[in-house]
Order: sequence, then structure tokens, then C-alpha cells
Amino acid sequence: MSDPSPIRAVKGMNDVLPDAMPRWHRLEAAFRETARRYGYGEVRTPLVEPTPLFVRSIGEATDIVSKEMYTFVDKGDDMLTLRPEGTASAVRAYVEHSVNGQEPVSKWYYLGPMFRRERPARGRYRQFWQAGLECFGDPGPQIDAEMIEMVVTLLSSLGVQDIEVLVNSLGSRETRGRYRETLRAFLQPHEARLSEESKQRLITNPLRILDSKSPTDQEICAGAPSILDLLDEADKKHFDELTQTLTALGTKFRVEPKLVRGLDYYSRTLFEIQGKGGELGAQNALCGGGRYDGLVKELGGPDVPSIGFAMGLERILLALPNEANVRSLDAVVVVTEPSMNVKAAVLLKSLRDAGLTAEGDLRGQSMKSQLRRAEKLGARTVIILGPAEEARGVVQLKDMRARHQEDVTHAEVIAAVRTRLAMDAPIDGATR
RNA sequence: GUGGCCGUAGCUCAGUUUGGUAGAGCACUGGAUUGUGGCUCCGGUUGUCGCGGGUUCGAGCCCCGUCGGUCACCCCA
Repeated sequence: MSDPSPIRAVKGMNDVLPDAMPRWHRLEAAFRETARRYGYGEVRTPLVEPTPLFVRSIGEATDIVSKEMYTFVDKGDDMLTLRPEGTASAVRAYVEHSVNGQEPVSKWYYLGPMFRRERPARGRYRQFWQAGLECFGDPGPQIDAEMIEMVVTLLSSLGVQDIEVLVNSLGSRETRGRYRETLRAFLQPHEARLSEESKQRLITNPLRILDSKSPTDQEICAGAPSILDLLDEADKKHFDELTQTLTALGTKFRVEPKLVRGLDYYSRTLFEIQGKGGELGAQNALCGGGRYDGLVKELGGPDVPSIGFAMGLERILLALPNEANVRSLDAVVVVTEPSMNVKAAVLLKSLRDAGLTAEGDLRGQSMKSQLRRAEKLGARTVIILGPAEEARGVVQLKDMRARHQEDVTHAEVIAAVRTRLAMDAPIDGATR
């Protein structure tokens, strides 16, 4: 191999290096813990699925299916697709394992990468991480409210500020069909003034015109009929109870009749949480979800009502307050000369065997350099090995905070380090 | 996918106007302190100036292309 030109990561797909990982871990742990507290268990499904799964569930005409999927032909002629979202796979697994026959209500969560071939931008990537929930078997509306409330609780516990919860109801599929025609009839007279994109949408999907960002489109839509006025009695009751429950739970929200979202399978409850911090730019949808009562049946399963949501982890991370990335080590082993390296390696093993976090730099650097590095790594103590001490059967134990050091015998080193650590421990006694 | 802007050291950036020997701070490292960290001082290492082509005696700078990033649109998490 003589070509030195480096290979780069695929466009829109990113590495996360160890320094950035603590934020990810904190987010993932908070999500898992919250999900567990609300009764959700983790499900893991393949990253690759048969292409028809997404075409049938998300909808042929949607942007995701029509232009954003990574699809390829497997050896032979199977069409496979890298999952662009999580719900379809979860429903497939739910049906495939006949889970409905085992329990009336199933609450699942998932966490993993999704793939969409879009133009990358801040907060939008071709491989991105989503965490999501799916609840099968409960027609709501209390479970709908619970799910929304749970996300809000999660975000606020993470310190995400300035969010807004948008809620809407799409009603039944029939209602949606009727509304589509009503809206089209309303917009038709204004066609000439609509943006080019919206003229197209007037034919393909008039609902999408509602959330166009074109000022003229918005102006026209301001007077458009609301889908909430077309809901039938049952849908209306469902929506009213949802808003009542949210209010009772103390979750702030705004009813937004223009919220439509881009997946075909939604029915009744629809919601989105938007971040308002400047870090997010135009990618301000932190999470979105809704009810998909007909989907399980459409994918060959029983008629089970369901609701789910997903949040984009990269976006949450952008909205998360910055925190100092404090590193800490219990002990760093320093050698005065390379002849001590073997002894240092042995000492490091015994420190780690004792459950302590310990590091040593045995590349032959100067002591100044080794100590500077110990400082930078946040070492609480430094253990110095040198020939002079070795001759006396001791090591130097340095307390980095007190800037003080003393002789300690080999047998006492670990206990001495622990004593230093105990001095920092809170009164209620964090264990180590 | 469409349009705008930006790519100079590991990081943050100056240098581009008027083409003429690639710079600073941070970081890393050696020393001042014959084996001791946070401050200070002195020294040192690191660049295919994103990549390719063109114009020119000469290109980091001008032109074209391309890749990457970013902003808006589109859409979405």
C-alpha cells in the first residue's frame, strides 16, 4: 500500500471520540432510566430490514421513502434498506413474535442509529441516533399524555431549557381524507400565489402546505379550516381527554392544528417537541411522535392501537447545557527513571485490582512532564517510584491537592491512597 | 436535491484587499529547578495553505472543477 491518501468517514456519518462520550452516556443513561421507571423494556431489532416494510408503513409518497432511504440489492434479489426510523421495525417484531397474544399491553423502548440520505447540516446527519418508545395495545388517551409528559420530564431532568410541546389530532384516516379535500378546496383559489413547492404539494399532499415556511404560504394558511373542526365525536373526545390529562399532569403544551408531520401512518394524537435554543438552527424538532392505530394491522398483525415517539440524540446533545468535562483519576504512577518501569507496571496492576482508577506514563518522559500530565488527568494522588526509595523499601506518595508527599511502604500504598480519597468523600459516604 | 458562505499547524485564527521566503496564541516537548505538578522565563517540534487542474517568471491569495463543513430552503430526529 503506497497510496497515503487517507480514507474519510462517509459524508454525514460521524465519529464520536472518547472525550465527547460522557455527554452521550449521560443522555443514554437518563433515557434508559426514565423509560424503565415508566414501565418500558428495551427491544433491539436489526439495522437492516426488507425494503417493503418501510414502504408500506411510512408511505410511498413520503420524502423518507421516495428519496432518503439507503436501499440495496442483497446477493440475489432481496431489496434491503438501512432503517430510516424505528417504529416500523418495532411493529414488525411485535407482529412476528405474536406479542399481542402474550400480554395485552406492551411497552418497548429502543436506542440506536438510523439512516437517511439527506443533505447534512448541523443537527442533521445521514447516520443519526434516535431513542424512542412504542406502546402497543393501549388506545389512550391517558397513555398518550403519559408519553408526552415523560419526554418533557426527561428533557427537563437533563437541563434542556426552552422547549415547546405542540399537540394536534389528525383524527381517523377517514377524517384525514375529508380534511385533505376540504383544505385543497380552500387553497385552490389561492394557487397562483402559493410557492412553487406548495403548488406541487396541492396535488400530492396538501396537508404539508400548512407547515411551509414561506411567508406567503403561511399568510394564506392563516385562514384555512382547522382539522380539529372536522373530527368526529370519538376523535374529539379522545383529543379533549388528552389535553385535559396533560393539564392535570402539569405539562405545558400548545394545540397546533397546523402540525402535520411527514409520516403516513399517524392517526389521532400527534405531537412534537421543539427546542428554541440558538444552537439548533432550523433543526429544532427535538422529538416527534404520535398514535398509529392502524399500522399493526396493516403490517399483517391484529388490530392493536399503538403510540410511539422518537427523539434525535444529536439534537438533544446540542440543546444540552455545556458541562465541564472533569476527568479524575485516583492515582498516577510516576517513575524517576525507566529502570523502574517494570515495578511501575506491577504497582498499576495492584492498584487496579483494588478497584482504583490508575494511570502511568512509562514512555520515558521527564518527571516534569509526567507530573504535568498527572495534573491534567485530575490525579488525586501520585505515586513516585525511584531507586533511592526502592533501596529503603518505600515509595513516595504525593497528595496533589495538599502539595505534600511522604514515604509509604509498598504494603501500605493502597490503603494510603484510599485514605486520601476518603477525605474528599461526601459525609453521606459515596462508596468506592 | 436547490441556492449562499467557509476550508491555512492537533485546536482557535491572522495572512487573501495591491500574487513575491507560511505566521500567532493554545497544546505538546526540553531546560531554568543534577528526581517533583498548577505561576513565570528561555528554547524546540508539528503545515501536501482541503484536493485536482488552469493563468503567471512566480499562486495560501486569481480562475475552473471537486471534496468537506456550514446557513437558508426542502424535510425531519
